[in-house]
Amino acid sequence: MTAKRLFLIDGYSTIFRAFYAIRGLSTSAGEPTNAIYGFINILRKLLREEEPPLLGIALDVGRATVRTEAYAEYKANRAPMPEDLKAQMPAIRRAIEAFRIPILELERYEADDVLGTLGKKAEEAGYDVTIVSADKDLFQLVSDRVSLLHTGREKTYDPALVEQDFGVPPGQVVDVLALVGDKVDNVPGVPGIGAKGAQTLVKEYGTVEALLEAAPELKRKAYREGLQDHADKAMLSKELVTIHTDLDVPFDPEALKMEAPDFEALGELCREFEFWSLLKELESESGGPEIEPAVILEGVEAFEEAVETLGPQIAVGVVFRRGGEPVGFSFAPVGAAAGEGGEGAAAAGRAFFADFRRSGLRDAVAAKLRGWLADPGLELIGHDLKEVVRLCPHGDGRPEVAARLVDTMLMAYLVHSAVRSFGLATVALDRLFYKATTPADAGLGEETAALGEDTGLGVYAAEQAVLPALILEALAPQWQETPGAREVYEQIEAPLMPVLAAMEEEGIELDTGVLADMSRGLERKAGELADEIFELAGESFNILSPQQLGVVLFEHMGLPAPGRTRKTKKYKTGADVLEQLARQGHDAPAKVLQYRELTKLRSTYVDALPNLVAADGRLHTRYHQAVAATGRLSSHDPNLQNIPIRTEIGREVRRAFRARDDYLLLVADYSQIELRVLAHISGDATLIDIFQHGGDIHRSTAATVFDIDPVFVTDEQRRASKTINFGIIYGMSAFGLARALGIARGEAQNFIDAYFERFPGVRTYTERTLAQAEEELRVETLYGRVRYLPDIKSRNRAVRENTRRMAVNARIQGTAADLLKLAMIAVDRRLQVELDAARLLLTVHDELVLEAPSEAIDELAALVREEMEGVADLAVPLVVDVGTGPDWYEAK
DNA sequence: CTGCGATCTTAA
DNA sequence: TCGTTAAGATCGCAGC
Repeated sequence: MTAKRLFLIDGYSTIFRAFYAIRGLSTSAGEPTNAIYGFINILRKLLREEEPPLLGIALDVGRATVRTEAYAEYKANRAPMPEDLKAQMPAIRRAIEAFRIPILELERYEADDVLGTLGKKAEEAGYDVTIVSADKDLFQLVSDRVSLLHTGREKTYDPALVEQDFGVPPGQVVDVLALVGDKVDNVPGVPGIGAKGAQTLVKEYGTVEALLEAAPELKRKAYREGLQDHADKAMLSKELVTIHTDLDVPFDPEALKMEAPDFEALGELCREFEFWSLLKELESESGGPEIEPAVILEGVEAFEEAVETLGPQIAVGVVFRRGGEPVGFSFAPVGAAAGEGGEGAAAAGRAFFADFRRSGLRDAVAAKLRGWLADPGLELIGHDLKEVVRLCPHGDGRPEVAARLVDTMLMAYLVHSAVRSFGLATVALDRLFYKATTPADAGLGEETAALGEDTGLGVYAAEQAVLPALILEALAPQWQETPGAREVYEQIEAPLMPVLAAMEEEGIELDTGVLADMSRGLERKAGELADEIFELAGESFNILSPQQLGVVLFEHMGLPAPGRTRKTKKYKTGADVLEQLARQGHDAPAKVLQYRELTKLRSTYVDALPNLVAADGRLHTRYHQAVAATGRLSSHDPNLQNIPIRTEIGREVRRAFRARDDYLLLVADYSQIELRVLAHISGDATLIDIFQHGGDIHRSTAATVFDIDPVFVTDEQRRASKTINFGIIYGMSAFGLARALGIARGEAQNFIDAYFERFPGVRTYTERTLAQAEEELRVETLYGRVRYLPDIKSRNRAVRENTRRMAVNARIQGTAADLLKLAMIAVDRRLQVELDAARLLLTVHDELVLEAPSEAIDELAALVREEMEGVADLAVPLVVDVGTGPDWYEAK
């Protein structure tokens, strides 16, 4: 193997091969990806196995070439590129660019000519050339120093192998091709001469010219006459199939030097086209930025010295141990203060790590952070800054936040592409192609490694601060292009963050005694129910195992089985199924339902909640600001957004959520917020009118749809209207409505038709939303929050329909989420100024829970109502219901 | 023993 | 195929 090697890829031949070699690969949305995937794989294989020092890929520019100039019919009846392949071409070009392979093309010439010319020039310059193609026409280019790599056959052709496979040496390939012709390319050839004959003739006479001269003497009539009558065609054919090797294309080895691929762009492609396994492989190959381990600060003095080196931009991060307790704080200078920066880490300088296990550092960090947060001249850059804010003990009074908070987790969330989680490791991989240290490698696994133990903690700690700074840079272009996301960040998410931090810190009191009593009662009742169920079944089994339950109910007891589950074909035992059976008079399913309710209450709430009570006797749920696709918040550890309310027994759990002594809880919830948002966004005059007049919205809807006076609306009509009102928000179909109401499908359709006739604006809203989604592949809330919906055009109907429902719902649900978040910010602001004793505790999608000293509760009620109702000026009034009481049960 | 998908239930 | 958004418990299986 010589050092001077050049590889030239015949682009279209390789792409076609990839397209036909892999069939049926597509994204979940149904977009074909087989050629993209196959092509990338061929490139990767070539790069891996050959490690070409010089590489170029030749592509055709357009249809008009010197060959069409000479012969208009050339390639005239070649079938157009298959639609499925055509659709993949832009992505394939992107892949080539991502691999940083130079594209070689020249107007008026075909890729073959470019390959031929460069091959020849490189050969003359002393290079060994390998042409990568599956096209037999290129055999003519093979020489001592030019070989042809046939990717499909895994063969490299030298002159001897060409002669063996093609029948003639490379120098005579054009003559054979000229005689045979090519139907696909419309190369006429000589009628009467086929592949075998051409081979024999060329072997004997050498060239087409020599053969034409000798034609009159040929014995075989077909050959003789064919050649005599079609000499012109033979010559033209030879011209057409001869690859030009004398084009004005410079051979510039410098320009063809292979560089490392652009892993970021490749990763983007992999995510876009769902090549997850490829993404994983690339991830392990890509270098990514080098991050130096953090300087471990030995004590407060070192910490203070490190702080001195910082400028106005500081990257920050928290290191947690497995249980969720912070074990340290990382920070690094950013921008000018970072100096030249390390190699590959221009955005941030060397990081420092303050380990809280070293004396004094926990307090020193808290105090310093409090100062930083209050400094309007500072910019703090981090991933999930809420956790940084929470490092300041709120017991000493809430930290004032005047610094600019740049949270890359929220930013990534607001411009989110296909990824669905936004933790630091995921976003770093996604945006930087950096594989972050795992907590386990950092000694933060099951057991936290001892102080000073040699683990990956130094790098891990550095990552917490440095990665956000790098991510910020990587996000910048997309951030600039997404004004809606910027606006939502500035107006909603960033100001909300310290509010949420304070709510998490504050927590809510939990009366574990109430739950302990409940637990005993539930345990007794559940035990009784279990006995009754076993009695009915004539055997005992695990009632909570859907699998066992299915067998007992539908096999042993012979109840009618309504169907099997989708994935595993087990019996369905969901609540709807059991309810149906219970209605038919079966006792066992009814008891199973009760049993499930009681055990669910115990395991998820009554017994679980007390375990999560902190030392202060309160539950501190954590809010996640970057999870829900619509912009809602989510709550976990524990989730306080799904505390039971619908059944009386479940609702009792709420008695355990109590105000402090001498305080009262206040619950304020938006009435029908999503329908009001629908009224506003759709601008439907009738719906707006109903809300402006107040009263029972579902009754009014029914009165409108059935064209009767509200007092005559039956319960049945009201129920149907309520279902359709929510159905609209969730994008329900006639089928779904029919099932929900237990009516015929045609009847449901009539009902929907009547609804849309009375509320034409709602129909227009749906249509416009879908049109926008199809046009832009995204929808926006009233405040510019974006949800991307690339699957809206999926060829898979189920996927497409589901995405359409998401589109219709996301604007409404998302706008409602925006409104509540804005209201939280507004309420919080006023409380700090006017009612410092009151606290925001919980938020549940359309509801806020607060507490205040009993004597201030009326003032709080007025303040909260005012801020929530006045948060936006919509076409309909926003109405807030307020309740107060010593606990959540009483207040709601 | 741990991790993970499937199933089921809770809320708005 | 058929109604959105979440968190979390349990079962039961696969893999260590």
